Amino acid sequence: MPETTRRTDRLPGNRYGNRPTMKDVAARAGVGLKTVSRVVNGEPGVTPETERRVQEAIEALGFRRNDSARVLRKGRTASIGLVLEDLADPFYGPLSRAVEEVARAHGALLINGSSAEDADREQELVLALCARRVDGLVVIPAGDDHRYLEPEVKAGVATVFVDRPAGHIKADVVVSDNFGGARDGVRHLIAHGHRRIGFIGDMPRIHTAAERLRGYRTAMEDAGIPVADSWMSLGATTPERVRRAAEEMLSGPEPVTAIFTGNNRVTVTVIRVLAGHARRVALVGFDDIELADLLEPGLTVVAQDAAALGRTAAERLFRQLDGTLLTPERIEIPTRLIARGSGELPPAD
Amino acid sequence: MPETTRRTDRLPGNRYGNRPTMKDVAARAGVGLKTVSRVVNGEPGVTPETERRVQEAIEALGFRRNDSARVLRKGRTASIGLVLEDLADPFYGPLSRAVEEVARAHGALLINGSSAEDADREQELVLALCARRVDGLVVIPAGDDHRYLEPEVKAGVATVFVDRPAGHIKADVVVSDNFGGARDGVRHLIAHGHRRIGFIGDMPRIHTAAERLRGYRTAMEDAGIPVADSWMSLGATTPERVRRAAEEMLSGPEPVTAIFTGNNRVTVTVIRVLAGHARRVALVGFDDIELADLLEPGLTVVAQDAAALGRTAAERLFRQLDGTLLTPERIEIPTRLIARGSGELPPAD
DNA sequence: TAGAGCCTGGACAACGTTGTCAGGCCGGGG
DNA sequence: CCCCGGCCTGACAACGTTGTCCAGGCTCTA
Repeated sequence: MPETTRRTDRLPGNRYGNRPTMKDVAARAGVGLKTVSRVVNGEPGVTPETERRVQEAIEALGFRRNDSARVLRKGRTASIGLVLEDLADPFYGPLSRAVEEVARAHGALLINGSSAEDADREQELVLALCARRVDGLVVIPAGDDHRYLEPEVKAGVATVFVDRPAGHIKADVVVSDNFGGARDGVRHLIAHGHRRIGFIGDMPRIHTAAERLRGYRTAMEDAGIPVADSWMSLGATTPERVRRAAEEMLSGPEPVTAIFTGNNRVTVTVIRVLAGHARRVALVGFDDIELADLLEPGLTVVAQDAAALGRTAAERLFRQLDGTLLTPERIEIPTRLIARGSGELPPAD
Repeated sequence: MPETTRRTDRLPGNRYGNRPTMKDVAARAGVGLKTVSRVVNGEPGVTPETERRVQEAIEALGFRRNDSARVLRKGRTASIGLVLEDLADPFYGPLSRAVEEVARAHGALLINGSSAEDADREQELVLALCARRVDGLVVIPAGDDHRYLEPEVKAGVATVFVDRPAGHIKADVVVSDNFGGARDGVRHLIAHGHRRIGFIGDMPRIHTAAERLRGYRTAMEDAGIPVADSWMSLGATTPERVRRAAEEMLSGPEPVTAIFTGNNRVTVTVIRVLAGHARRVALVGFDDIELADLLEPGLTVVAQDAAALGRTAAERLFRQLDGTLLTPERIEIPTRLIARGSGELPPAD
């Protein structure tokens, strides 16, 4: 039986297109299997002459080591998983990139998936990644119960949560200072003379949204300003609802003179509303936006450092893997107020 | 010897944290190994009662199938690789997301990496992905020679290039209609009365940049407008150089009355330059930008459909894997001119 | 009641790699 | 001349899973 048909007659077509293996290389080079392994992995103890023969065979056959098999043997995959909400969201781009850079520095690849803000899909993804035996996970939680991860963590999968805290599980968490950032943003408006300030944000069941709301309330309270219910809109998820909420708080008996927006999607919609509005209304938004400086007026924002979030999380993950790191911690990344004009407009009644 | 120490005394600490295997599950449930496999994979031929016992053992031990081993046995990894230039670039967000959605629909995971526009790094990444035995690759080329991929393609790795064509290799390519889009954009300016139109773009060795330049030249030629050398700036990679290029073509003896920008990074910089410029200059940019409609004037763009690029590429990839698709093809995704004001300004001398 | 056929379960090999270990060869020293 | 030590090399088992194949027990029918 000719060597080339060795495999095709056993299994149907599900092989890796009949790729050459170390065995094939060994046969061609006339050496033992282990010698090929040594050459491929740069291990010492191979004569230059032997090495040359092996290299030639590798070249000729187009051999490439099968890392699946390697992983099976060695126990480490040199890959980490990243589960986020939506790869297409501009906030997550720099974050992924930062995680990737750190992974690369540690010789690891990045596998990622979008949960689409759906808890079940998050779990499905995370477990699929665990089945691949990723060495670690960076998760931006969609759900609020992560007990399903317990066996994995116990089994040694390094885990770090980013952007939002995890639910019912002890693990590293890296978040922005949502509370402080929002408070500072609202204080900024108060400092510029505003008292009737509106807040439009996401559903409070999302941790970041709740924290930002708390920042708003605290700033108002500290300034001794009672907050009218009509000034707050929570759960503004669609542009349509944001638009309606903004228009409501801009009309009515006690119209707001300034608005604080809880995330960049909301901010964008509110900018559109204000663009078609006669009275000048001050605006500060959570999250920076590209071209914010080119708007008229420039958009004042509370900027998060997405790259720092990702970098910090990934670094902690690899420290867990090193064994350098033991006790789970909560790390807060500071935000930065960037004044560009829209937040410095005086109240216009 | 107690069962729990079974492995630790053999190998040092490089195991998967001593995870339970099917063998462990089988032992605990008092059944055979293959029976566990059957339950885990939902294969028929297991009594409900046996299945229950197995499920219980799985639950109790926190067992999770090791896909590395599975892959080794089955030959398909159910994962595809995506190599792009920079995850943080807003253009690639929707593209990745689209690829991911298609992968998900086919039950595959997405592994991705950024080449940082570096050919060596691209190759390194691609080969690492091949070593993991991804089923297929979606590559946004950084280099222009992809012969290194030949053994892989021959070995059955489905491959699709996106955004730019591949070099020296036969493979599917999905690109935007860069030529037509740029031509239409410049025609739009001509139609609004401009004759002295500048072009600022990337290095012509990048395929997309060259095509867009060709579109510009063709539109000008078709209109019978001779192009002055000082109207064209190629290789504008840094904001600083873009700024200088723009300022040069706006001053001088024959200043341009309109500018066509070759990509979104250039566009953004030019907007900044024009914002500080007295004379009103028309502008059309290649690539859409978030909030483009909120600028004053609104930014007219030639928009690419990044999601369509990604989706189309991924779909072809899976058709390759199905065996439905055989001959490599070049697919062009149309662009769309979106007029928002900046491109409709009349020439102001 | 015996035989045929079906259903369930398990033993075993194989996937491609790496760690362990032992054997062969060579040169130098006793 | 023999023995020892060091250096290369290769045989073999193991990683955890799945496909193949066979055995045993059951039911159903003649």
